[in-house]
Amino acid sequence: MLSQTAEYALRAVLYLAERADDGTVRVGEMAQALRIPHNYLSKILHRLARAGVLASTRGKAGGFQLAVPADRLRLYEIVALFDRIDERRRCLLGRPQCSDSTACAAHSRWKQVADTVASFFRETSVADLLRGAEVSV
Amino acid sequence: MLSQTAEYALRAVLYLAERADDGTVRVGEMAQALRIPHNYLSKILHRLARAGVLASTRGKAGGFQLAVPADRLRLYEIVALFDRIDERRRCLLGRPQCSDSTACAAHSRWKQVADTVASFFRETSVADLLRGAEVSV
DNA sequence: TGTCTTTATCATGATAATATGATAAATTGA
DNA sequence: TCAATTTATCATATTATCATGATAAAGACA
Repeated sequence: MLSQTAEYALRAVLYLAERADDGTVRVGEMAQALRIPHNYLSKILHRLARAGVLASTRGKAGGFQLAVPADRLRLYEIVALFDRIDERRRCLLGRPQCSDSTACAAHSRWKQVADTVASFFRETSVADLLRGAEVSV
Repeated sequence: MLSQTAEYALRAVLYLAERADDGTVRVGEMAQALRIPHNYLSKILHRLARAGVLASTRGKAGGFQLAVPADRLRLYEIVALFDRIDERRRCLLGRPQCSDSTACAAHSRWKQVADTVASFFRETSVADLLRGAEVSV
């Protein structure tokens, strides 16, 4: 559903959100804890930082931390950096033009499904997921 | 959402379903009409035929046709040959073990979304899509 | 039989996603 | 200043997806 890269990004952000006030976290720690290749994760975190989702500091005691409160950070802001979420919302049959007025065979039925997926990413916050975890555990 | 290959397969089956009683259709015609690379489509159709979705005949007047009535052919049977639909239904965070009892942070919320997607493919038939087209055009 | 048309299959290439390894740049603190 | 630690970045390898080109095998029919 998500690319490997987007999934890694989401897991990394979630990891940071869980230990929100512990200061910065090193790539090495996260890579080990989440079992994500170190340099690969490094680039993902860097990209999240450039997008303003994370803040990074170099040198000793450096690392990454959330730059946005978890309750104001939507999954969309994380995932859309790596996957074309809006594209998949479009035509199931890949038509360049497909809308309510120029519908493909699947349009009306698919639209409802695609909107459900899109709403999930747009409306769910990182904090929502943390709460989800508490409830389920 | 779907891989290019699965999307091609779906479009090809839909094309055949639209002209259900016209006998067999050649790869060349479909490739041209659907703008899919000829040899690539050829392999996709062959795979659909091996799976029993299509029937193929060689030689002059050969080609492909549906092997199953459109109203008994679910999109899942087509798409699952090329994409791992069930896998994506699973954990958003990629956990090998993630269920109601061993839930990841996203589980309860994601489950509803994933079930919506899975139900679409499992319950929608090719005939449903053809009807959808009629209504919208 | 022999030729034409078609699917079936093999071999290869192109591109993007995923990942690894090495080095540069910044920061801290002795 | 200098060494240690960390992110930032570059170069390259690996793998899967998407696609092309050529040939083999099967069937129809004059």
